[in-house]
Amino acid sequence: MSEDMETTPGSATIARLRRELARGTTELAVLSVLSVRRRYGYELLKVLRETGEGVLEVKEGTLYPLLHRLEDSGHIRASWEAEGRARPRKYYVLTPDGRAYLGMLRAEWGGLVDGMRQLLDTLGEVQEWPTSGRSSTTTRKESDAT
Amino acid sequence: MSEDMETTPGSATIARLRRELARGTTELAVLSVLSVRRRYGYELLKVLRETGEGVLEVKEGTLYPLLHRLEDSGHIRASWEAEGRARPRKYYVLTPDGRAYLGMLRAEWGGLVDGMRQLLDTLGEVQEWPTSGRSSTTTRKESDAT
DNA sequence: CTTGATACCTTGTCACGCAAGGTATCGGGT
DNA sequence: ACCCGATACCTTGCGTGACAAGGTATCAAG
Repeated sequence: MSEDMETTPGSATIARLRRELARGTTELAVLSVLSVRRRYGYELLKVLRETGEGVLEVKEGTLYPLLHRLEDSGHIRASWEAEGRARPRKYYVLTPDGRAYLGMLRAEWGGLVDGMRQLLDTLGEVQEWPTSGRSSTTTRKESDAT
Repeated sequence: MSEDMETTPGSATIARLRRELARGTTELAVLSVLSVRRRYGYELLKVLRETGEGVLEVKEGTLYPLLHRLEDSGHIRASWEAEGRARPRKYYVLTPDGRAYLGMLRAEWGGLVDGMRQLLDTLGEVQEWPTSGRSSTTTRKESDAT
């Protein structure tokens, strides 16, 4: 009665698709937010959820390990701070090292975006590119069956 | 004697960085190229190497499995074709299904790019965002030391 | 006292990208 | 004749990030 979960192996693809595309973006997003001012983890979660139409939404299981990794590599530094409350918050700040790293990440992202745009732009024009000199081989060819 | 490979655990990061960022992009790139006309695997390798300043360069170990996956999911179809040569080429064409999928992918990519741009843009202005009605909590607060 | 929000965390699974390896054909060089 | 590099296809195994799912603890409402 209650086991009607999706047996369609190509329908929930949309989620995986989004996930794979966003890969690596999370780091860029987090560091970018931190580049303005310090934030604590849960706050980052909310900031990213509000910004960019939710496209950059990060899950807890993603964020916390990421923060730890970034801390280990010295890109950010953490500090517990109890501003009067019993439950202290863990604030993260960008280190100079992290700022440099962020620059690299940004450049890399920019390059990728440019590359993709360039590819999508040239798509209409691409007809032939230099390989050995053949031109009219693939264009007119209808000997294939099936 | 000969084991002096990079012991620097944060220096070759640039490659991993690029790799993780480009994740998922490959599919988009490949399908986009195929949306113009059919291509065979090795050809795709070269096309992607030439386009976009090499940012979208794909390795064989990536492309071939990807093509097989796309074929399995019905997004592309393959056909061996020996145009007179002993070694036939395996040509891939986009199926209608694949074209629709490509549309989705494109939209998703566009959304991500927009989201990122939006995030990077708002970075300077973000001061407070609505959570439950508190306004002057995070904004005016300079009791933090260190 | 149970529920939901806040706030931190972990383990295991999935899927992609790639290094590294393999096969086979073909055109040159020497 | 031989080898090398390009062409052209393929595979297995490792590394890695995203996430589902789970766990702990505080606190305010109901």
